[in-house]
Amino acid sequence: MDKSQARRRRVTIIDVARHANVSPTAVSKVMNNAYGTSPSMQAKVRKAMTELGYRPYAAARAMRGKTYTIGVMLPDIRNPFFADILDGLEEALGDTGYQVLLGSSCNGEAAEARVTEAMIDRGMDGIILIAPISSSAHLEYLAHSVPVVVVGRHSRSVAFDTVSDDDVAGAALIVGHLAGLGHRRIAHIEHREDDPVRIREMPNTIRADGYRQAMHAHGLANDIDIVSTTYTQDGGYLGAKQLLARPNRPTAIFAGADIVAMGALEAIAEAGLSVPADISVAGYDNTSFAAFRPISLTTVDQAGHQIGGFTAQLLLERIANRAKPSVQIKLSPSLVVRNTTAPPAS
Amino acid sequence: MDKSQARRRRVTIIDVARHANVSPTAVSKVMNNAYGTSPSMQAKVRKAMTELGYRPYAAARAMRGKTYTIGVMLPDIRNPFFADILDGLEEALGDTGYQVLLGSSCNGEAAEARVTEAMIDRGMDGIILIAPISSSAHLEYLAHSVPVVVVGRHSRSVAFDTVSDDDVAGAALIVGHLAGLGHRRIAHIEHREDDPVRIREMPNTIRADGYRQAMHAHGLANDIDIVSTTYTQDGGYLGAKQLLARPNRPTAIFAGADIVAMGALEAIAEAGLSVPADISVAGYDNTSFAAFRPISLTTVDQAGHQIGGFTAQLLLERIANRAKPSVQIKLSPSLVVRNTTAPPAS
DNA sequence: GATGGCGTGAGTAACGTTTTCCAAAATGTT
DNA sequence: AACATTTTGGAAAACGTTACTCACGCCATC
Repeated sequence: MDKSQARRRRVTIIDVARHANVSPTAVSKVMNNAYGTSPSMQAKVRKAMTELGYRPYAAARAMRGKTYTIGVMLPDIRNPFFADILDGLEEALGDTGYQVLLGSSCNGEAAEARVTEAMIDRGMDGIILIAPISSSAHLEYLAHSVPVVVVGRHSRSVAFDTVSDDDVAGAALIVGHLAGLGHRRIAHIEHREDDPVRIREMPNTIRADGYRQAMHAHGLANDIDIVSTTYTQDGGYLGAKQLLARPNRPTAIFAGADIVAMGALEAIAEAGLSVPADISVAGYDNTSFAAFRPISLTTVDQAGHQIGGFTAQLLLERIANRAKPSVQIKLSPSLVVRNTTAPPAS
Repeated sequence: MDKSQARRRRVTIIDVARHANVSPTAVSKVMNNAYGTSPSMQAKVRKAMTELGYRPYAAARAMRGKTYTIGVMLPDIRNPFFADILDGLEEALGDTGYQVLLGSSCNGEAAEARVTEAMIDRGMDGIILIAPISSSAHLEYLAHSVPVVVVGRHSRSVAFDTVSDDDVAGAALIVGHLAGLGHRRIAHIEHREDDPVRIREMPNTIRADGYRQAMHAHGLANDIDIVSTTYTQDGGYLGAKQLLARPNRPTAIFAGADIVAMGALEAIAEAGLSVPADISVAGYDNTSFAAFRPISLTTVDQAGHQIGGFTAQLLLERIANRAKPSVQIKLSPSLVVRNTTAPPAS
C-alpha cells in the first residue's frame, strides 16, 4: 500500500482533528485526560486516533516541556551489575508511559558530561546517573536543569536524590567472612582515586575505607594491604600480580568488584596457584557470572534490582514535584558465600 | 552564582543573537556553516556563543528535521558481544556530532516495536537495529520512516542496509575444527525459531543450518543432533542437560553463542564431567569472557568492532542520501581455538 | 424571564530552531 | 557614472504540540 512510498508524512494531531471534526486543542485534551472533554468527544477523538494510527510526536512535545523520556547514564556497559539496576528500573516504570534511553561510552569525566548534556539538550524529563565521576558541583548544576537521581554515590544534596548501597557494611561482610575463616593477611584491590571530593563520595573509595575499618575491628590493622588499580578485569589482573609478588603474599584477596575478581583469578591461575586451596578470592556486586558455577565467586549482593526500583520511584516523584525535599536511600548488602573462599592453608 | 537558582532558563539562540547584536538567523547560519556569513560575523557570533555557554536545543532542532541523534536497539544488554559492536560504532562516529542513545529491554516483538517507535517519535536521525526479531514487513515499514541499518540479519531490502557475519562459514569453522580433532557425535544447541520468515533470516537459524551443511560435508549426516532452546545461559544449561541424558551422548557440543556455552559448561560441571577431557564445548561470538583464562572457550570471532564501524558508515551515508542503493555487507568470521576443545576420549 | 455559573469546545500564542525568501550593501563591468 | 552581479544580513514562516483565554449555550436560581 503506501509502504512503498518513498517517505511517508507523519500523522499529526491536526490530521486527527480534521478526521474527527474537532479542534486540535480537543485532541490534545483527550490525549492528556485534561478537564473539559465530554464522553462523546472522547469517543470521537479516540476513534479517529486509532483509525489513523496516530502517535504523538515526542519531539514536538519536547517544545512544550515533556518528552516522556528518561535518560540513564551508564559508565560501562560491560559491567553486568548495571543490567540488574536497569531491570529494576524498567519494571518499576512499567506502563507509566516513560521510555528509557541509555547513554554509555563514559570513560572519563568529559565523556560523561557530553552524554548528560546531550540528554538535557534532548529535553529528557529526568536523568539517572549511575556511579558518576563528575564533581559534586557539576552534579548540582545538572540537577538545576533537570530532575536527577544519582545512584551509587555517597553524597547528599538538596537538589537531587541518591540511592546507594552501604559499602562500608559490604566491605565488613567480606572481611568478617575471611577473618572468620582464619585469614589474617587479607589484601584489597581498589579503584584508584585522586580527587579529594570523589574520595569522600565514590563507592570504590568507601569500600576501601570499609575494608580498613573492618581490618582494624578484627585486630588486623598491621595486615592492611591495598593495591590501587582500576575496577576492570585488567585492573584485577595487574593488582593480583603485584600482590602475588609480595615476599609474604596474602592468603586472601578482597577485590572491589566482581570484574576485578575475575582478573585476579586469571593472574592466580597463571601463577600456578589454585583457588581456594592456595588463596581465597572475594568480589563485590554478585553479578550474574559470579554465580556461574565454574567460577562460583564469593561476593556481596547489592540488590541491583531493588536499587533500580527505588531509583525509578524517586525520579518519578521528583518529576512530579521538583521542589520536594531530597531523599537519600541506603540499602544493606548481603554476603553470598560460594567456592572461592576457604580457610587458609595452615 | 546562578547555580543556586531554582531553575535556570536555557540560553537560546535569541540570547546569543542579542548578545552579539545580530539576528537569530545569523547565529543559526554560523552554527551550521551555512552560506552567507562574513568572517567578522562568524567571530562575533562564536564569541557570544562561548561567552554565554550556548548549546543548541536538540529538541527544537528536531522540529526542523535534525536531532543529531542515532538510536541503537539492543535485544539484550547482558550479551557482551553487543558491547563490541557499540565500541566500533562510537569510534566510527567519532566527532561527527552525532549522539548515540541505546534502547534495550527488548524481550519480544512487542517491546522491540515499542522501542523503535519511541526512537522514531523522538525524531532520531537514524536507527540501528541489532539482531531484530520483527517481521521483514515491519523492518521495511520502519525504514520508510527513518534511515535504518540492520545488523546480524540475513535479509535484503532496497529500503535499508545490512551488516552481518557469514554464519554458515562460522558454523563450518567449528564443525571442521571438531571433526578435525576426531569428533563424530557433534551436537548443536540452537535458539528455537518458529516463524518461517525469521527461519530464513535470523543469524541463529542460519548458524544451525551451517552446522547441518558442515556435518553433511564431513560425512557426519547421521550424527546431526540439535536441541532447540534459547540463546541464554539458561538455554545452554537446559540444552546441555538434554544432550548429556542421551543414551549415546555427544563427544562435543557446538553452542550457538558463548553465553549458551557458559550454561552448557555449568550443566557439564554439575554432571561431574570435565571439559575437554570428557566432552568438548565450543561457543560463538568470542565475547570478552570467552577469553577469560579460567574458562578459555573455543569460539568464533565475529569482529564486532568492525561490524560496528561498517554500520556507522552505512547509516551516515544513508542519512546523507536516503535514496542511495542499499548495501549488504557480510563479514567473514574466524576460529579462535582455546582450551575447551580437544580430541575425544578414545 | 433576566442573571449567574458552569460545562464544553475553539482560537491563539508560544516553545527554539532552520529555511526561504528578500532588501540592502558592496563589488565588478561597461 | 550608470548598471549588473554578488555578497551579506534580516524578517517571517514553519515544524507539532499544549496552555491560556474566551465565547457560546445550557441549566438552575432568584
